[in-house]
Amino acid sequence: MTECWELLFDLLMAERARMPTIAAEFDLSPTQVHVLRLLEPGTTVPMGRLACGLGCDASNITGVIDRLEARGLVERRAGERDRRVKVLVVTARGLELRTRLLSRISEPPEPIARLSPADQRALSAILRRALDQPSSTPRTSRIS
Amino acid sequence: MTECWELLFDLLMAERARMPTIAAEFDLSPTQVHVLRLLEPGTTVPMGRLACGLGCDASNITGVIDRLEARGLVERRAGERDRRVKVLVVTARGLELRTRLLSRISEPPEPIARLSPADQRALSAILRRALDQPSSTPRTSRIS
DNA sequence: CAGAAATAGTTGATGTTGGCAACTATCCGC
DNA sequence: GCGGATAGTTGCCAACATCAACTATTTCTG
Repeated sequence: MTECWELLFDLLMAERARMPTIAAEFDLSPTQVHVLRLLEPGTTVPMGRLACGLGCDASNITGVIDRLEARGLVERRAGERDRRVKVLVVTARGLELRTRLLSRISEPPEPIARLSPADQRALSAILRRALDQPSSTPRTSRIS
Repeated sequence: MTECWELLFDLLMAERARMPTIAAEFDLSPTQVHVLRLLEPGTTVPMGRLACGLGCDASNITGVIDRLEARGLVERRAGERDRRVKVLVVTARGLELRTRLLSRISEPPEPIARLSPADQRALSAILRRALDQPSSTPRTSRIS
């Protein structure tokens, strides 16, 4: 039964343009949005973990953070225990933007918003079951 | 009730690395995969419609198609009614690859595959309701 | 019908992201 | 301490993304 995945995939593709659009509203790239999303306030994230979370090579992160840092949204700090690592924290400005960003992202797109309340509840319940269970193979990252 | 969209978004993000990985298996870029997916066999698609489907500027398509054509997966033909447009068709080679590609893509990822058959059925039903209804605002594209 | 306006696709410039290999600085185990 | 692993950076190059300008064609309008 691959049907439900195919439907999900269709939904995904139909909403594919959403992220770049939202990112552009905040003058960010999609990758930068993803980074900000992963940088939960009050926590510090080493760059390597970010690379895992984004599923891309560590060398890309450097440039992405460079640009975010240049805009004063993020800060690099030396790791305490290990001076090789550099941990990231959101600045006050970054946090403010992040908050607006996340609230914008969480607006459900039309196909979902249109569902009946009952369907929405059922969908939430199913997705929670899909996501909550620990994976058998350790996932690429478990942020935070 | 934005919760179910947030869950869906989490699932989406968790599977974000899937497409680039699959694309790489076929020596394609994610964008090229998307293009091949939109080129249903037996139909011809003008390049402009592809730009809509990908949600990007028309000028990008030129290069993407250039590379696909160079590999003999796709062919440009002059439009019949309007000689400005160039329509695309998959070649025999492209069709063969497309078939393998789509079957690979349709393998459900772990979180979905793990759902109980009942949940899968319920999910399919809900998603069908979400997708089937015609949109109130004309969508960016209506492929085919 | 002729000329203006619109449209499809391409090209060129520029910036961001993607991977890979090489490099530096630091840590860990023996 | 010395050798091997590890975190991040840098350089190189390919792919995509946008935008503006250009060509060829169509379509609208006077």
